[in-house]
Amino acid sequence: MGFKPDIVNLMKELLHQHISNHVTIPEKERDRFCNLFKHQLVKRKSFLLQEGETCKFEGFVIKGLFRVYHIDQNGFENILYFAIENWWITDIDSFTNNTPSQLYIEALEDSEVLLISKKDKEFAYINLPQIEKLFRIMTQKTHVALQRRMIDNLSKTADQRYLDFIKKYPQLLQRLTNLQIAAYLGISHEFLSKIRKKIVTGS
Amino acid sequence: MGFKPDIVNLMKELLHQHISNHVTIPEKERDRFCNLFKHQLVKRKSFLLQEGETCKFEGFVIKGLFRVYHIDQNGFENILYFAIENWWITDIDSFTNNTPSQLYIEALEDSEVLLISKKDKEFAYINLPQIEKLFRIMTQKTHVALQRRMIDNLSKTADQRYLDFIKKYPQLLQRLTNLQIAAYLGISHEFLSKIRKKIVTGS
DNA sequence: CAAAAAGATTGAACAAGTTCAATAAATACA
DNA sequence: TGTATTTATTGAACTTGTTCAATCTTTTTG
Repeated sequence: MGFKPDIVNLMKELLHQHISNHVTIPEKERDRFCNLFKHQLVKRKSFLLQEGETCKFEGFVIKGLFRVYHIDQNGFENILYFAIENWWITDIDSFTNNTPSQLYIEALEDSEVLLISKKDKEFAYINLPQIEKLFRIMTQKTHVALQRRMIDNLSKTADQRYLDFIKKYPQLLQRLTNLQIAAYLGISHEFLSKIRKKIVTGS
Repeated sequence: MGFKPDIVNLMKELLHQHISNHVTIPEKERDRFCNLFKHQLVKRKSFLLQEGETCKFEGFVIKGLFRVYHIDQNGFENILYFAIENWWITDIDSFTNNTPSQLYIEALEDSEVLLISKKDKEFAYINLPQIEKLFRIMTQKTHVALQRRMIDNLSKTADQRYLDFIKKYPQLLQRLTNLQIAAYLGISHEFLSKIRKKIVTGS
């Protein structure tokens, strides 16, 4: 593997911290796991994954912002989630089932990720017992988040979902365009514009 | 604990089989895990969980059919998922975070479940290493299913979602009313009725 | 088996959200 | 810095889906 520049080790600190926040793990095991990751720069508007490819990685965002989206039959973009610093990105469907992805993963800002391959992740599951627990917990968390969103999408109007969004992710709001927010909320950007007007003018 | 009737052991066979289908596990470890479950009959129209309660169990359906749903501000029921034989039921949000549930879990038929308490599940995570893996895999699977449904709900019309549903769950269809299917698809039952008419009469 | 309750269908009026087109504002980038 | 591109706003016409009310059918249960 050769030398690792200090800057990369510094970035892995973020991952160290993240892991220790979720599981109790011997330092050595944690370091072995972290060393399975490769650092990668991802320029704004470039893709980590595109539809039709099989997702071969799981990524941990060190810096920047990604969107994970799907393009439907009408050419409409639907955003499944955004990922910022300290979040994981992958298409879990494609990654676990080795099937072509329906999704695009695109950097919305110049970004940096740590990537682990499927083979190395499987190595970790077999040899590093706490990693199984880490991903059981992380998958639970993302599942809970998606379940909450599903309930909201089934039971709330677009107005309410937008108000919830700006309340829940105020910092993210400033890094996104209204087109992206609309694609996340599942409405047209024109309609979002009208919702915003209604809110400002006070209904 | 006393004697276990043969009938209960027979039911645990279903759980045995389910576990072995997902992980490689020593027989002894699997049996220790299965013995943590209690068998329970659940009559049609009765509840395993109601809104406001904290979900203290995870359940494996042996027989029957459940719906997991949420009642919104307008008193509308939104069904998150159905669970039949060999499926797990819980409110993972309430169960993992020890928070009051937003959900109801109701038997739609006279049903039977095997239930494990939170304490016993934690015991299993600590003492039975393959159980961590089992639930990592199961949570991944349910997450993938929910992700697919989220994409469909964002990108497809109600007509398409209904056609997908009857194609994907033909056997479930016969055990559900159209009210329940509508509550799963996120539409009114009147509108579902109109969709069905349109399909029969051929647009 | 009969009565009651729940489920299904239909139509008319309405509300939520889309589409298209035009214009203005902000941002990217050569 | 200026030009091209992307983003945001607005209105009018349209589509999708809701609501309410009435009627009919099926299922449940005493």
